[in-house]
Amino acid sequence: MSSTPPTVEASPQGRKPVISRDDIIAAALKLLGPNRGISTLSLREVAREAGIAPNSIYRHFRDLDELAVALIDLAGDSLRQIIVEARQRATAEHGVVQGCADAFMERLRADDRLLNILLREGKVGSTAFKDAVERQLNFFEEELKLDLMYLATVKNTGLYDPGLTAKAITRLVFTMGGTALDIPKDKHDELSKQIVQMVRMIIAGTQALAAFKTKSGL
Amino acid sequence: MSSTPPTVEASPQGRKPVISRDDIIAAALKLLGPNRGISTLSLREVAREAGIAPNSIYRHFRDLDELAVALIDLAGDSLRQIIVEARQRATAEHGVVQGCADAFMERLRADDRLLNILLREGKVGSTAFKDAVERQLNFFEEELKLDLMYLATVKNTGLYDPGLTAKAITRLVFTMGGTALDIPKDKHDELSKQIVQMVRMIIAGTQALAAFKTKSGL
DNA sequence: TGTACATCAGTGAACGCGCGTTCACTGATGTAC
DNA sequence: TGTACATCAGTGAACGCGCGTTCACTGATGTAC
Repeated sequence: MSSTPPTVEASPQGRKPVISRDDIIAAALKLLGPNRGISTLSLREVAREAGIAPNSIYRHFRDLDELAVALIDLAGDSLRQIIVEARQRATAEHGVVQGCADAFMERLRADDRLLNILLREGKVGSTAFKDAVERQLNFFEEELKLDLMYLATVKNTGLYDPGLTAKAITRLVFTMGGTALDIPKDKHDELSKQIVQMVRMIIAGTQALAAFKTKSGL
Repeated sequence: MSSTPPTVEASPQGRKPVISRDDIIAAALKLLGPNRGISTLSLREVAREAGIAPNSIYRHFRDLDELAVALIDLAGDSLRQIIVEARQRATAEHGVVQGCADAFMERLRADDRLLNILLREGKVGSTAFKDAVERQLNFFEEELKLDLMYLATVKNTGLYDPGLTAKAITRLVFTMGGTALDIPKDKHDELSKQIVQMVRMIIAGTQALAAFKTKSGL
């Protein structure tokens, strides 16, 4: 899961590496963009970008699939960072909703290549890629669900189906965030506001449905 | 926009075509699947599937991009069909929500290759592809918005932001529907129920927010 | 310290492959008379 | 009806290209003594 490569080995004999695993990953990241997914990368292209001979990549990765896994893991780390940031912001005056959306948009700006990987490979990658992305999203949903439940307890509001609510928010934010990669940056603020409103709708809806369920249940 | 090819020309002189434009499109569709996007299709591969020589494709399409556009247009037609079906179902006892979700899932089952194109190319295609998909989705959202507004008038419930509500529903249903392509069919029913619940949340939320706005506005 | 040696990161050349595209062609069809 | 001709869908061969992968290699480094 972690992106830390096993660079330090038992007996580092032989020639010293002039290029590291991370250098190759960085080169691959530079090539990715809104219109390029992992599967469009060629070994020779990555090598060219990294400034090494094509077959030198084999010294660091068994094949391009292994490089892809490393990229997805890295993207997963970036995604996890969002919820950490969101929590830190939520302690301030803004609610968790605003905090989460802000954290997401900021990550998107800073780490766009990494989130782009998740957005893209979640829909079009190999089955293995999709599964990896799905796992990262499920992790995120679980965290968000706990936060939502905590919030509902504190504010004494109902929560219709915490898991489903978390899933709806995650998927919607993720999808809408994906469109941010394709629009000019000066429209990001507007998009951000839209996302916040959408999440508010879902929260208000889950509370309304919970209240309705309680009422009819009694 | 239409997928009808100009097969009937002014003076159809010369040898009769043994293969049609639609045959080639059908061959391309056969090659697409959950793990294959339009951009992964090769001209030779499509030709092989269609049973013709590679360069024969040039008789029907300027290049593969033109074939891709035809595929996307076809997918757009399929998407539009959803809202038509949803409306027909909505007149019966089920609400428009259930109707829309049902129509979507049914389309997904019947036309999975076509919806797959929209789901995939919306995220990973060229800018032109993404724009084409975005246009289809916007069209869908506009229709849904009108339906929502009509519904709100009839039931005399509020509607916080019809456009945004329609967008949230569309994007969420679309994204969740996309995951259906990757899971076994016996789980489709469960997914369908989840989607319906999510949409209900959004609707309940938009009504709750509208009520709140009215109250605080007075 | 010096020397012989093992390790191994990176290299350059070569391979076979599928690709998009081109070219001149073939031969079935419709038209003109 | 018959014949000569124009049209043009589909073809087979060939091209140059970038690809992944292999191979034997080079030479810098660390280790053993």
